[in-house]
Amino acid sequence: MVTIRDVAKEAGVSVATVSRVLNSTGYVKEDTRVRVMNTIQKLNYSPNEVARSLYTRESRLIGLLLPDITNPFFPQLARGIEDEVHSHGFRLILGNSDEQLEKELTYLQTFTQNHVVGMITATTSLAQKLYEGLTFPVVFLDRSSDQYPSVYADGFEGGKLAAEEIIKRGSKRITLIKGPVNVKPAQERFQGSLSVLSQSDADFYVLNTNSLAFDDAQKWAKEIFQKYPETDGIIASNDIVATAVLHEAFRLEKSVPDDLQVIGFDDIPQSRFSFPALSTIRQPAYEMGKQAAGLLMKCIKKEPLIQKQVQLPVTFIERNTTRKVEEHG
Amino acid sequence: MVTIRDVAKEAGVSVATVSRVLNSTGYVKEDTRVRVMNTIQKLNYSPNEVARSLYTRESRLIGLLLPDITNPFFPQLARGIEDEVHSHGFRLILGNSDEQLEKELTYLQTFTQNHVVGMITATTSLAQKLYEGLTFPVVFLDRSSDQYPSVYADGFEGGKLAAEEIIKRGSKRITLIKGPVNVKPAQERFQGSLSVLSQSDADFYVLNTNSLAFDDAQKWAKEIFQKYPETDGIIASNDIVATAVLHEAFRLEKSVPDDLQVIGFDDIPQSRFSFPALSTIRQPAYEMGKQAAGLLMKCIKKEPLIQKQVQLPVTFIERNTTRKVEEHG
DNA sequence: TTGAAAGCGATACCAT
DNA sequence: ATGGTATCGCTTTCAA
Repeated sequence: MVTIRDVAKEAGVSVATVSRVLNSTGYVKEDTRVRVMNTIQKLNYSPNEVARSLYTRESRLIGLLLPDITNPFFPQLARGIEDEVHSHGFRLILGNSDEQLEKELTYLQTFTQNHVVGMITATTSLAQKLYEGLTFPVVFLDRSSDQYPSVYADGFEGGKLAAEEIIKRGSKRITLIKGPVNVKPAQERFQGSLSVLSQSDADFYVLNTNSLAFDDAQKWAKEIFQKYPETDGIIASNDIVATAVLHEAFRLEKSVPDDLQVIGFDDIPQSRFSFPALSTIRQPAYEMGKQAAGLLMKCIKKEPLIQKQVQLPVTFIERNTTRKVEEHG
Repeated sequence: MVTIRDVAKEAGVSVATVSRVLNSTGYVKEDTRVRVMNTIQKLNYSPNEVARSLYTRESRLIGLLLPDITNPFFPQLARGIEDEVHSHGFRLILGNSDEQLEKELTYLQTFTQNHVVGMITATTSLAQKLYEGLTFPVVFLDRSSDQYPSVYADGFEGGKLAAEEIIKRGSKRITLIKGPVNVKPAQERFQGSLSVLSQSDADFYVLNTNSLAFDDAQKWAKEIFQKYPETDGIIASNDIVATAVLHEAFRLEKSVPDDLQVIGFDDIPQSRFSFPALSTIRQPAYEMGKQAAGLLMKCIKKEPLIQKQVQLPVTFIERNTTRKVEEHG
């Protein structure tokens, strides 16, 4: 491995000088600068980040803590983050927490031990305290926080939107799937939908669930059509659940969207591939990731944050599980 | 930040002793060991990985280079890798290469500069040379290599399997989608299918394509049904392409699987959610990730590799885009 | 404008 | 069994 010493010797200068040209700090005469640059090239030298990090107490690494990269919502987030931080010269250490406190702790320690300059977490830790002792900035993603900078979509508004759209398109007997009580974004959507439904003249039925997994959702779906067979509109907790509902509807030979409308939440990539293509409330996942990374960049550079909380708008994505709205009544 | 010095002072020993108890090396009297452990607890000390890494020239980080985490095949791989390396105390630096040489280089440099102990790459770099100068072990994933340890699924066998199954289930006029020539796994599958088809009595038509993206695949699908409307079986390059084919088939009101059978490749998670649920050739992505990580662990620990090349079996996943096989002929 | 040298926080060798 | 100290490769005063 070629070190700064080798470069210094070869170029006939001191290591201090090489360091100066590397970091563009202090005074360096132009021709020595050029000479050093040339030997760097010649020796194919690239500075040892670890040594740098030891002295400066900062690496160029950023911690990213996700519940589970395998959940189709998160790769989008991760990619948005990566693109943003990469353009600033930072790299990611990735961890899956599975929403388990223990794993979360493991990664906080890893991040600290490796001198990360900051971290982004999309884990809905119950223990915000964990983050208090940290020596680097933290940005929360996909969840709000008063204390920390955070980026999240407007779940309440999204829930409202789903209810409004399904009503506008003619559903009269609506099923609202509540989603797990401990998943905050799901509850916000639920509350949003509920607020609209309760003020509408539609009948509605609330189904309490405790998971967002496909297999569980298939059971909920069966339950819905048994208990409330006349339902003509279902607002699902997310796109996975919505897809499960669609499957069951097909099995029962319900006609979607004519007899039954379905709206999901998230707009994960595969939702456009479902059949019929799923109408849903879109969270701009990639953009959320980018913005979170952007906030973190500002924290790291100690630039003032114009707003600590960034709430991104959700949008109704009209596909084929909802009917076309009737123009002119 | 509390350092090894603080612990040493507080415990009334030297840093050398603290280091010994940390690493369980050399002799330490039991009671001083206990005393040191206690002060470590008391001061909530955790060793600085960066300093450790500088001296030992090894971190506990592993580089993971993926084409694009946003592609639904890769999160599974990544998760398998993470689970395996995490259990050995290692963490991941994640990079997306987008199959671009420049980004790949960027990450190789990052990995080197950060003293990773090894890396896994699923990028189909044209330049194997890039990896020659590296000071740490490399494992190739989702691609084979003579030189380097590698883990991949048996693409040729998978291709054969797809063709055999679709023929066994009664397709007589088969369309084989070739997939991009520069994507090696896709070509292996293609060759596998081709070898079976060419020896069968089925008619077949080969469609040359240059992408695996959904939007492009929709165009190929249209083309297929125009050029070869009587086709009653389609072997797609992967599940995304298969899904696009399904969509087009629906649009044309073809009955799947009665009039048209479709087989995909990969078994990405959402394939069971398509309608009809997609029959496909499964690559065990999570397992591939785990095995690749396992190989890397062995390289790192300098254990001998029993086999450098691990080829994992593919399996036919029978869902609803293929007909049931007729028993007793 | 440049260089010498003191750290950064660990590990491990060599004494004792 | 324990301690002193050189060392890893870099950054940054302080002097010259």
